[in-house]
Amino acid sequence: MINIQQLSQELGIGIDTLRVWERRYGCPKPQRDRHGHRSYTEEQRQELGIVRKLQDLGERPGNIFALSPQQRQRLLEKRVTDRAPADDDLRQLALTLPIVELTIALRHRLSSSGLYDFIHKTAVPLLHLLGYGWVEGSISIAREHFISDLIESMLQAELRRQAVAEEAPHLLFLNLSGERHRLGLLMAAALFQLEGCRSRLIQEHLPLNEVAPLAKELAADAVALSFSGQYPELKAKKELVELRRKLPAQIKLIAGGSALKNKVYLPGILLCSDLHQIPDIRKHLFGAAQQGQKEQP
Amino acid sequence: MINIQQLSQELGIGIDTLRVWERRYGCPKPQRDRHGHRSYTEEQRQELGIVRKLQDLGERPGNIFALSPQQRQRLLEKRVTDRAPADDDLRQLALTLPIVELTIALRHRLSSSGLYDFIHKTAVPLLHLLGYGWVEGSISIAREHFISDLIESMLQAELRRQAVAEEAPHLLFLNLSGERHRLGLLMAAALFQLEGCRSRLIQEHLPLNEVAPLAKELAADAVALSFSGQYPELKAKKELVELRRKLPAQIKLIAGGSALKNKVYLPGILLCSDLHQIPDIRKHLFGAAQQGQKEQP
DNA sequence: GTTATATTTCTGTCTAGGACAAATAACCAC
DNA sequence: GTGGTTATTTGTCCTAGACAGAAATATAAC
Repeated sequence: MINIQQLSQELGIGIDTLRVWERRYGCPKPQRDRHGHRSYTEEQRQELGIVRKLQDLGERPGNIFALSPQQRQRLLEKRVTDRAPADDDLRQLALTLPIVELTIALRHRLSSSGLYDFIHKTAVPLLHLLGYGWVEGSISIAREHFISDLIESMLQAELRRQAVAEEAPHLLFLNLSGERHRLGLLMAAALFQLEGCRSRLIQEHLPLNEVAPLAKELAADAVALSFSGQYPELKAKKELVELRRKLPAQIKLIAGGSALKNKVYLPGILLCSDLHQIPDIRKHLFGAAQQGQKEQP
Repeated sequence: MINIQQLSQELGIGIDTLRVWERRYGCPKPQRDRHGHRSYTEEQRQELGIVRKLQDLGERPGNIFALSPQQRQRLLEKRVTDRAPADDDLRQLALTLPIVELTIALRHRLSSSGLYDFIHKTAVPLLHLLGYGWVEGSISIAREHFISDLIESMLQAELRRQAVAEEAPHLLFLNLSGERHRLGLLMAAALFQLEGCRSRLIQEHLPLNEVAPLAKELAADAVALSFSGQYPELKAKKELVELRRKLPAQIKLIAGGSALKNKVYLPGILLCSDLHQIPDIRKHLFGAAQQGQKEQP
């Protein structure tokens, strides 16, 4: 039994939105407490979690609520298995392995396969499985958060551990999409650093018009922004164009995130719709300079 | 010119609250755009920033809005200088030093004075100066965020760098106060680790009833929670008592944060109202075991 | 004087239902 | 297919009132 505010926070859906959904689709139909305030059950929370995930995958509310809860569940399972080919090993890791062993297994994977493969073959599919995957109902919130926190801290440690050459290009990574989706940016930063750049990541949310002065003061060679799927596409474009205008020409601008899936062309802005493009982007921007970077013992 | 949502996010004040303040105190009196929507100026943003900070320091809205903007500003300056004795060196660091040099200066302080002194003599007063200190109007948001981000990453690196003995007590640090105030918990974690504990920090927001199972699964020896000043005191107490009930007796419970400033006594719960108490708490909980911990090269 | 309990004031968050811009889909011409 | 219009969907804002829970103050008891 939770109130509307808690529900809103846990799901990342606005309070107004929850109320208007109830009005329009009749769907999150909460009980009322003795003061007439909405009171949601754990079951409703889970149901809305599925709705939220379908929405993230591009489905629209009108269509989602036209389905029954069972249909929604099936649809989500289908979408997830379509996108993240079910590696059974990873599946077991995500869903059932005790977290102490899971920690060890992840560290092992990182050290045996290297950062590049770790990101592409472990972190990305694992997070995908987590984000959309506890449809099966068996993962606790604590487990979900613990695992993403773990991956985040592993990546940050790697980012710090790698030494880069003094004269390497200096990239500034910024997150504009609220607090969520920090991991996408972090992975991009790690991959760029692997390509011989110096990545500097700022987690806190910055107003757009403070970005250009900061980049100048830091003498960055490029600024990289990430827009989550939630971010309205047009807004993202406008902001990018404006930032490009404010930024000196010698500072490059890189944009990524699922909000920019359509391969629109914006002058002077490099789109990175897939982490796999990073090596090419790096070459395109800074030429084929020193690729290998030393690692500290 | 920003809308109410942006203002709410940047200040950490709810939309409803902003509207009700306008209704009651007539104070954030925004212009309206052509649709009748509220539109705030940069100046108003700054003014409300001061209000917010006074509130954090314990002042109540009714009293704050009874003052003129100038009086508010003066009051805040007084409160800040009272609390953080103005170290001119640090002041210059926070307010005027170019951030590149600032980074170097901070790293230098850390390596020369050690983690303990760095936290107590640099990080705490610096953050205080930042959090309440850009009253002087001269610090940009970007600078504020950059510096706290920098300190956070330095502390996290230290946390990871320090090796602790296998058999050291295992502490689990959790943040219940939303996304802000991560730094207080991080500093506590670092200080406990310095006292020979193994600190594990989880940044993401967890529902209270998931805490006990997680602590059990991780075989933690203690759980440490932080409640920010915003957190209602009674709620914090209730939640602590409930958590204590759910947690096995052998897992200790430590609570900190400015929400618990009144030294109430709760059975089975250790209050840590000041970072300086940490060495004592550690001794009290786990005896005077191996104090020194090795550092990795 | 201190501690406990009741009363009052203050403050944030909830409610309803309407409005409407921005985002997206559907359509149509080229 | 590509570009531009129209229709629909969807999230966020609006007003203004209600009221619970927190904090401050007053009152009583030791």
